[in-house]
Amino acid sequence: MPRLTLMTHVPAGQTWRSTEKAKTRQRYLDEAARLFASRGFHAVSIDDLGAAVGVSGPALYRHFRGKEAILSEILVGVSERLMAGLEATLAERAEPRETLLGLIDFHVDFAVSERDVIRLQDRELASLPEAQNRAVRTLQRRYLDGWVEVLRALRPEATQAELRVLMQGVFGLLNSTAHNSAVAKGTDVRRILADAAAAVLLT
Amino acid sequence: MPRLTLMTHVPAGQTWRSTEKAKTRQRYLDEAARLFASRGFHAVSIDDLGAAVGVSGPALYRHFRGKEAILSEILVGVSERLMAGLEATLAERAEPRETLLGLIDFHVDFAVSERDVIRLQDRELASLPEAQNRAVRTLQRRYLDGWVEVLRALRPEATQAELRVLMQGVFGLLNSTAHNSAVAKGTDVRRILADAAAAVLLT
DNA sequence: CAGCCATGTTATCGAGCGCTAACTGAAATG
DNA sequence: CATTTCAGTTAGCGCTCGATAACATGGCTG
Repeated sequence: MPRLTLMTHVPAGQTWRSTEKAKTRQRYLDEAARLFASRGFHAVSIDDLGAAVGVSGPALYRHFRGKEAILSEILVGVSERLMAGLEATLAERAEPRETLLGLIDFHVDFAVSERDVIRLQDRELASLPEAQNRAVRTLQRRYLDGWVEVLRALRPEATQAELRVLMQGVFGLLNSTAHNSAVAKGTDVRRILADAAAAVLLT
Repeated sequence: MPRLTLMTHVPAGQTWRSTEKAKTRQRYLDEAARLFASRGFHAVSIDDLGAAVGVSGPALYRHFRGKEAILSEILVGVSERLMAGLEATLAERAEPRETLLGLIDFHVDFAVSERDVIRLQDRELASLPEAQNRAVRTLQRRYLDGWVEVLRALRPEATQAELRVLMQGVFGLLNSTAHNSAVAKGTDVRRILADAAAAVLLT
């Protein structure tokens, strides 16, 4: 998209073209998440991606090493942001019950506001090559174990394996919003899911 | 696989070949569920399917109209079996709380013993053509609404939309077992998930 | 402002896919 | 026992895909 006027403000240290490129790159990531989530990774072609972004086909290779690299960046990105949320909540050093409520709020907010990437995280893991697959799984496991560690304080009698199964279940509950396509507006999905998760973990 | 001896007992009204064919067909369905669940529908070729069954490639077309027809049969099949379980439980005409506990037990048994097909049901829905996609979604919705109807008696103040969101969440919880790859043996996954679901629905 | 460089374009390649065609051999049939 | 049926085989067609090559054009740089 060529520039038509010279009125655009260019941030210090960055050229107009570099900011345009960054925008295009981000649009690739957003559109890819949307398309991958609705059709599946293998059912989306690079021509589809280009069309969604507004360029055509192979322009992708000016921004990513390949189609797989986009998926990889999406999945690693969401895992890292979840980890960041976990650590931010843990850093508040509240008591276990409060911490869990904080984690639930954070996760349900994330799941509701970014349904596509949440859905991709477990659905398209197998589409990644071995190396990045392991990286994502490691991050996911660290995230889960962070929750388990908090939960441990409330259920000292449960084994680590039992708590992991329970937490995996709670994630399934919280992430379920990624599956319901249309919900009658006015329905407070966040509250319903957060209350249900709290009922499982805090009773 | 040609017959080597004549000692095989052939059930009345069926030829030896027809029973062999039925067995092969079932192996296709089983192996396809396993492969589709682990790699994704589009990442499994008909040669892969043939190799898993013990025949090669295009032999598939002696049993199914195509690769898609296998996925379709799997997904419609699981939805119908879930519906059958729902109706069997409802037919006992117990009170709401008992009915819900029965539904939870049925569903968690199903999810634990048939992880692959459960996983496929929401992961590969988009891989079906429009017609069968609609058929599966309709069955899934009837299943969900069956639960909702029972739950309604216990929560008369909640709206239909709220109960649907809640139930979708509980299914996410119960189906989460399809995602944990390895669980320390001796861990009673069924009980953990069933208790958690009961905590959500019956408190 | 002249030369460079980056972000696009279109054309094309090689590989793998689902599926069909033509054929084979053993079971089923009467 | 002669004939038909049918679950399997291999060869190959047509198509789509991801990726690359060669080229175009307009912003960036000295």
